Amino acid sequence: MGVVQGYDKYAFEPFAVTVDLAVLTVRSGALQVLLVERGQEPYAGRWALPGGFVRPDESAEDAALRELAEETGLTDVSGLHLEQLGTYSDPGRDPRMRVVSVAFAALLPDPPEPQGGGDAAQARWVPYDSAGPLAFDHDRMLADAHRRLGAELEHTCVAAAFCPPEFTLGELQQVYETVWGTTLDRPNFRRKVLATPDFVAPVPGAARLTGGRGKPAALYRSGGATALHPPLLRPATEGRSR
Amino acid sequence: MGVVQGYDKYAFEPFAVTVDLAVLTVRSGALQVLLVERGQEPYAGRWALPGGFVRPDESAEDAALRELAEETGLTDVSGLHLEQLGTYSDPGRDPRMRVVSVAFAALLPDPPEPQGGGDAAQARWVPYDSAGPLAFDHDRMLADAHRRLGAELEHTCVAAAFCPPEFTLGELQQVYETVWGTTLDRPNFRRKVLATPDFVAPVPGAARLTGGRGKPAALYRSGGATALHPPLLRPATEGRSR
DNA sequence: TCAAAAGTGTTTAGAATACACCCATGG
DNA sequence: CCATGGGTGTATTCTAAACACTTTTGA
Repeated sequence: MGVVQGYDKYAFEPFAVTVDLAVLTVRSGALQVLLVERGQEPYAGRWALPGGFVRPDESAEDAALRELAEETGLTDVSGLHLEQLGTYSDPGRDPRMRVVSVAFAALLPDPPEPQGGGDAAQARWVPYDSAGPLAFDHDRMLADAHRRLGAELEHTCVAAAFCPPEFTLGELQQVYETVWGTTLDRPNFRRKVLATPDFVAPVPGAARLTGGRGKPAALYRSGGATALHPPLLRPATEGRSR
Repeated sequence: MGVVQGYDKYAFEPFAVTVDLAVLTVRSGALQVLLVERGQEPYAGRWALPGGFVRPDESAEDAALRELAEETGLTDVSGLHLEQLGTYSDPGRDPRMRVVSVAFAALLPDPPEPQGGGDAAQARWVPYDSAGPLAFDHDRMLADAHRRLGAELEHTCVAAAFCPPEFTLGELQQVYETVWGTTLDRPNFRRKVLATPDFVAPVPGAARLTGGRGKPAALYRSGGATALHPPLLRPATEGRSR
């Protein structure tokens, strides 16, 4: 109910509330995650997701944006995709006290090199597959972020949030292939994307060479659509029903 | 990062952490939600989602299950679908102090009449459309629960969680129609459900009259599948891309 | 015998798939 | 002129949608 009996703020065992961010990007064809190395106990020297305390005057979303700016130097939030993943609240998840953490997933198009600041010894982009084991329950958070992201690619247009402002359809396709770990048929992918209104919008006349070789590819911008209907389903695998 | 500088638990402005539950059910063809009437200020006399404090030794999920049992008398959790919706953390969402609330969506198949207990003046099932305006930011939570639920029906098998242990395909279809606010073609719905492995399992020989009239319908149980692949998409409406 | 609800069949349109093929560019 | 990546066309297969029809029950 959100009811506090009485008004004594200190009547209860205090909870600390933090945010943790699974900041993901696609670089050189690989899914990468932003990690920081912890400088203090517990888990000193272990890698962890960036994050920090929610301040008394800000929401969890505000705190996540602030921490993101602090840890990555990213202050230009245009085109950034930030999304609440879930809240992790196991009583024993921090050995010192009761810490409830709101996890966020963030997607960056063209990430800056991070500088380790604050209580982090260093910060680095790490390939998703070689990340971990991480401090606290951050392995679970990261896995949840990946699973959620993969599902969202199917029925939203977030993939464009992984791409620079102007991108080729090949780059967009690589996002799908990287996150899903599959390959897609290029002609069909192309048709599907172009047939979805406002998924992408062509940049007239513009073209760019991608691999140094080959025909220059037309450039597109994000078209503003968020929903992808009908969805773009990943190829069925054994683990799923049907 | 989840790092506490030092170990003074009282060094920070304390946060209270609560859970709130959007408990939904389908009764007599209408989507209903469990509400409680608040007995105290603020919002005394207003309706709100049930919920309460997370205790020091339990996770938010544990707290949600406990509150659900306390408010509805539901202790048999078999077949219950409980799912974290998100965390609501606006600094001003509770006028007295900083309260961060983890919202859950819960689905009940055949709900008992609730008894108002604890600090609630009374508890009642209320049709979804006539719920609100609610206390705090509970209108938003409820709307988010509805939206999330509608989306989940498309690619999961949660609809069975709305139905009693043995149900007819007509009842299952009514869940979809009620939550989506649409009508579906019965033959096509039937084919789709039966073609999905382990969505439902027939109860051999059993049948039941539904509307007092008509041919008795065969009974099914939930088949254990969680994913629905390919999805069962709701009819496209104007508001969506494509 | 009629209304109501379950269940079956069939036709058609659309979407996804799997290819084969052509185009432009750098080496 | 070949390798590389972009872009187009098309036949096939699968799915979804629409709707006519039969079956079984209570009144």
